[in-house]
Amino acid sequence: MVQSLAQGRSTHSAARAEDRIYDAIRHAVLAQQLPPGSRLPELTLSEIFGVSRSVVRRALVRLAGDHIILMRRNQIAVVARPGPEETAQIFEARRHIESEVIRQVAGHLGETARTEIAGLVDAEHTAHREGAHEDRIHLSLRFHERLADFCPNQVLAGILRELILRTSIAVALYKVPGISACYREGDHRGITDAIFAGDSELAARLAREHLDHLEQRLTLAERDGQVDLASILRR
Amino acid sequence: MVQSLAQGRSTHSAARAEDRIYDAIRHAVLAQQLPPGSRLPELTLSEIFGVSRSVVRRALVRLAGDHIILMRRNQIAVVARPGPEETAQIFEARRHIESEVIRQVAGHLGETARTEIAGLVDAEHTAHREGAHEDRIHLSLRFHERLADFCPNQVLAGILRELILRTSIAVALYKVPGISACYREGDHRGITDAIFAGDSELAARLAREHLDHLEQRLTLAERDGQVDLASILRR
DNA sequence: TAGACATTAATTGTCGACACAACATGAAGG
DNA sequence: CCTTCATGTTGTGTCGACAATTAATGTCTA
Repeated sequence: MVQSLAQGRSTHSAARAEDRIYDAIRHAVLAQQLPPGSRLPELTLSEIFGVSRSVVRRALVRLAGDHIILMRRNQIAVVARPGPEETAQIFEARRHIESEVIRQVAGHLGETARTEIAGLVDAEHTAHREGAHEDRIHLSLRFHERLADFCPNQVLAGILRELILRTSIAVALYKVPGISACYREGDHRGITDAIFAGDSELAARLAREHLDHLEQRLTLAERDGQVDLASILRR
Repeated sequence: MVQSLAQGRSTHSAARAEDRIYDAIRHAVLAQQLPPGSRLPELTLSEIFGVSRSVVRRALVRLAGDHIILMRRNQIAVVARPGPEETAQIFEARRHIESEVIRQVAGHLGETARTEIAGLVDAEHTAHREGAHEDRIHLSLRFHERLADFCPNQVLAGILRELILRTSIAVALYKVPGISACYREGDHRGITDAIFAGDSELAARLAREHLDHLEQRLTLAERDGQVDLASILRR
């Protein structure tokens, strides 16, 4: 409930520098622009964002706490690379928590919320038909995150947000190169309909199956890539 | 402060300094020695542990990520003080996750694990009968944490560990002053028996009721206390 | 006495410097 | 050709210093 990140206007905007770094990396990972294993040197980041390493470090420590990056002693931080077993556990945990979140959302949804969710689903569908792969992924993530926002239990919602991120990392790692293999047309629509109809059990079950399907579409082939940090994180 | 002659500290012993601080505060919060609202000034901590503020800061950022402490801009970090609503959400989340963890544990428990768990339950029972309140709390927490350790899904277990901590903070805040009001004699034993018998559904249900009972024993009276950091954290 | 206000102390925010460890490179030897 | 070792480079670990901000203190007035 107390989700407000309301930051006062204090020190110029340096107050937000840490959050800028945190959000930029988070966003880049979500958008699958920073593949698992990507290196994140403190000095490079401090130059990109124009602050000292102290600020970068703080953002990195937070990201490490979220299991988004891995910080090992005396080594460069890297984007997390969950193994097959951990990936399975992440999916299972997300199924268990998201189904409950959706069960709770099924009741508490106002009119404005409904139209927003329905709009997201429509937009995603359109993006898919037009082949806008990037947009579709973004809208899909937005769909799940907004549902979390509307959950009355924001503690559960916070846990779900973290798991959505970790799931994204796993998908980025193990998805088949083919573009939108991990998308099933009516899933989000079906979940939404069940939520609107107030059928919480059906909605929860559909969410479970939705995630099941996504997990089954993954393969376990490994691969890594190098990226240009500045071009991705700069904005 | 007078410890400044420690020139010969090698880097890898200092490496654990951060973990020492993190664990010490974590432990002190769990043991309810650091009441919610306690202030944690960086300089004070750095003097207590004989390191610079950089190391302290890192530990504090991690703790803030775990929702154990609250760090607001330009203000002293304080131990979290969840309000009534957040407390209810924490309990609900924990019920939902711990029941699943216990459901999973019910199958995968080797002989050594069983004896250890049973030993913990017995020791807790003894501590209760002898009025060793501190020991009982410690053993009770140990019981829940060890169950998490034995869960095959360690992602879920990690989430549960965080919720156990947050629950402890809430209990420290809202428990009635009377000593062991939040203890029901046979609860842990019953859960253990169900787990050993392989009855995962029963075990999960008992865990839920166990937490329900604990939550209902809380009152919402507010209070705060000042403590001497050095005497608690020093070891 | 109670409240408003100016002043002082305490605390966090940020930075740059230096020491140490890990990594990359290349030479020497088998 | 491959392995091994020395060496330089890169990057992190920690610290202390200074600036900016908040909290605390004391003073004055009604």
